[in-house]
Amino acid sequence: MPSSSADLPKPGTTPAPTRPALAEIVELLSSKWTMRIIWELRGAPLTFRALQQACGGVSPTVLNRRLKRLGEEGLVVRDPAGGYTLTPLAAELLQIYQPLAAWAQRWQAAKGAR
Amino acid sequence: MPSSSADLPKPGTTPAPTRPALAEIVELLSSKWTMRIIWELRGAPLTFRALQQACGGVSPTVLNRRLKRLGEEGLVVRDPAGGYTLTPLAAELLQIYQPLAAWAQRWQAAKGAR
DNA sequence: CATTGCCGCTACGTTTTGTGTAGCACTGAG
DNA sequence: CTCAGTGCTACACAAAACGTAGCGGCAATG
Repeated sequence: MPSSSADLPKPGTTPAPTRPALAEIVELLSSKWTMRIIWELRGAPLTFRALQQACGGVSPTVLNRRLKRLGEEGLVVRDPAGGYTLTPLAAELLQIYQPLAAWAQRWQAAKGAR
Repeated sequence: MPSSSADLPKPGTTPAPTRPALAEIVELLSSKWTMRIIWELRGAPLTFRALQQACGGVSPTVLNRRLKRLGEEGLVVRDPAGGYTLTPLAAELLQIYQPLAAWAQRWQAAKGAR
């Protein structure tokens, strides 16, 4: 038996404890550019404009909105030396995305095989 | 020394191999409701309407659009017994989100402590 | 055979979100 | 002073999502 979806919460009953936090982060990551911004800030702080370029010219309107939100959520802070940088918590989040990258490879391979 | 953001690709150089697949899945997951739909489909298939309700009354327009896309991407298929269900690949993706759920808890705790 | 009920959708007008370009106020260097 | 770089903000436009209404199909029921 394939062990997929084992010991995950039951679908019908929306299990209160783990959901709200997960729901909130999913909502946060579901707004455009959010994950990309975190991704581009890996390793070194970037200035507003540098970050904008790194994100392929995202509009400053949205960039600013995202940075505000990420700041409120404790994921991004102003760097003392100028620019923006990730908090340790955000860096952890980035680590989580490594398995996702591996999965993405398999996914793309599966797409090619269709 | 904190090991955050260790052995991740360098920021400036956008490392070609792993990026495109990751970029595509991030884009896919960055459209509203996508992850929620996958989440609600965990465990058991749901009908269009049931899924719509499970997602808190998302508009059928968007739901249909997402289901089409998820179908094309090989993550969701029609269930022989009616309704929609996840492919094994999508179930794996769901597994990846378990660390994310754990992270979300720590994140919320950190928010409370601010 | 008509009614009822559920199925997967589609149409359409409104609202929300993101885009793209321009430019402002501030600061430090020359 | 000028000049370049900083972090933004304004505004008009386009795209995406919302919410409600309802259509055609199909199976069970009276």
